[in-house]
Amino acid sequence: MRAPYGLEIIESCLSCPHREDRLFCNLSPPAVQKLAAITSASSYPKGATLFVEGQVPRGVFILCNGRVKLSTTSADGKTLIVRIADPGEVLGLPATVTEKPYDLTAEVIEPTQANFIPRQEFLNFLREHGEVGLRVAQQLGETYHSAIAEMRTIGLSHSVGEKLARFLLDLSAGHDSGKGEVRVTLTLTHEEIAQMIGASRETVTRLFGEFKKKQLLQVKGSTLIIKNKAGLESVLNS
Amino acid sequence: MRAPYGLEIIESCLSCPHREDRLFCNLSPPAVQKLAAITSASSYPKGATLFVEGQVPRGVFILCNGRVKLSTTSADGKTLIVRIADPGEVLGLPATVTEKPYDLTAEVIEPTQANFIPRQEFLNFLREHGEVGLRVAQQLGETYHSAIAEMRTIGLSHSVGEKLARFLLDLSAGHDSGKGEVRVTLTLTHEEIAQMIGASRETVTRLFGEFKKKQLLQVKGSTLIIKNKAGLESVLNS
DNA sequence: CTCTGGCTGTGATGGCGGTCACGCTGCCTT
DNA sequence: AAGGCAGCGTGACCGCCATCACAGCCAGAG
Repeated sequence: MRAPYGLEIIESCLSCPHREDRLFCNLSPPAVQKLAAITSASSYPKGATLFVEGQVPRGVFILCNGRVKLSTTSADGKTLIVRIADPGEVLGLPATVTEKPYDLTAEVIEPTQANFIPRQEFLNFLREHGEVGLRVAQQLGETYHSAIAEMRTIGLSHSVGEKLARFLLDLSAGHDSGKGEVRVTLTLTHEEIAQMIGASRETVTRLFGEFKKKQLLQVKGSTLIIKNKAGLESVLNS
Repeated sequence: MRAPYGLEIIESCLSCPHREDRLFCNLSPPAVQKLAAITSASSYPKGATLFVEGQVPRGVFILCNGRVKLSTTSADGKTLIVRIADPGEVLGLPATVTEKPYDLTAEVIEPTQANFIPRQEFLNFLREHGEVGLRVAQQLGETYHSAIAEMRTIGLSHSVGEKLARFLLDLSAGHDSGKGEVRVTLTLTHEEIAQMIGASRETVTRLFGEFKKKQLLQVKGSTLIIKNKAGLESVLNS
């Protein structure tokens, strides 16, 4: 079976590569079965929105592959990107458990397959399977943690150069190959990066130029190569 | 019994005015009993710290009265206040459930009494009483929500005037008497307000002067009176 | 192929607000 | 009372960066 948008559909959660490390690992067999019964998979093209800020929560989405942009927009049209969600993450959890409107908008930026669980079914499942509550709480804790991290880069770094450097370093954390160079694929536009760090598009462009000139990094297509990590880090303490 | 710091100690959680509306309401009697067994109450003077950013989590604190400042500080000494916690709130929950270091520092700014539950006991309690998991998740959802709200004021409003206006309006939300005037007690210094909205102390002082001159608000001791709410709101769309 | 629209690069300009510097008040300590 | 200290008020300066404006560039659509 061919999936639309040129991606292979993951047929079952049992074969999902993220099954192990995420929300619903190590459940009892009956729980898994119940979960499967209330879960439905769908594919979304680039540009699709899973949910919109202010909507009454319909349920949670579990990302199987692809990437999703989570943002909030002010009355006058300015947008702040809170984070980019990677495969394995659960979206819409805070709104669903509190039964208050989504506080972010989720837009697909890379073709995505996601499992959806409707709100009421999800909450019932939680009530019936107390063991899962703690896992959900942990997931929420992680999400909160990343929100705080984002606040730090936006609120504490004063120069935009600092924010950008911090953003790039955060991005590369984990992908660290150990050697001097770090390679990351960066599918965001300058505009989107600007919206993540609270700056203007032009300033981001200029700073990229500056960093390239200083031999701190290099860009090849959608691949970002950090050539001098220490140098980037020194931008933080200016 | 007289409490230190001139406050009456609340003797039991059963008589706590926040018992109804918070984390552990409507538990089964045995659960309440178990909970009481692992909870210990203490009093803290102004300036005390409940926990510090980066520490291994010791457990959760449930605020009975008083107020606590939650902040994060960067390497170069800049401080960002994430929020001020009011009575009834639970502190240290994200760190405790994820078993990762506290990502904020909690400092008492008004003499406080709080109940403490050690991490391991708390987690065991959660495992034994599945019903509570959902409540914890909801609490975390709320906390996340307020973090997002804070990010909005810091990241989306461009002028500092806008941020301050938004901060004051958020502060007064709920305390709205319905009539033209809104009264709030504001125990924060200009410095602290600056740290909440990501601005400098001097700018906050100047803006307060400006707002007073425009008859938008008035300050009497630690009481803030918003005289023209609509006027303040119009600052948001400049 | 051409055209359109999104993305990137770059210059010029101007203002917001951070920083430094200092004086003032009121409160707590000695 | 005298001193010290934390918080507030205010002036001067000037650098960063948002904004506007426009010019190449590339990809995808027709």
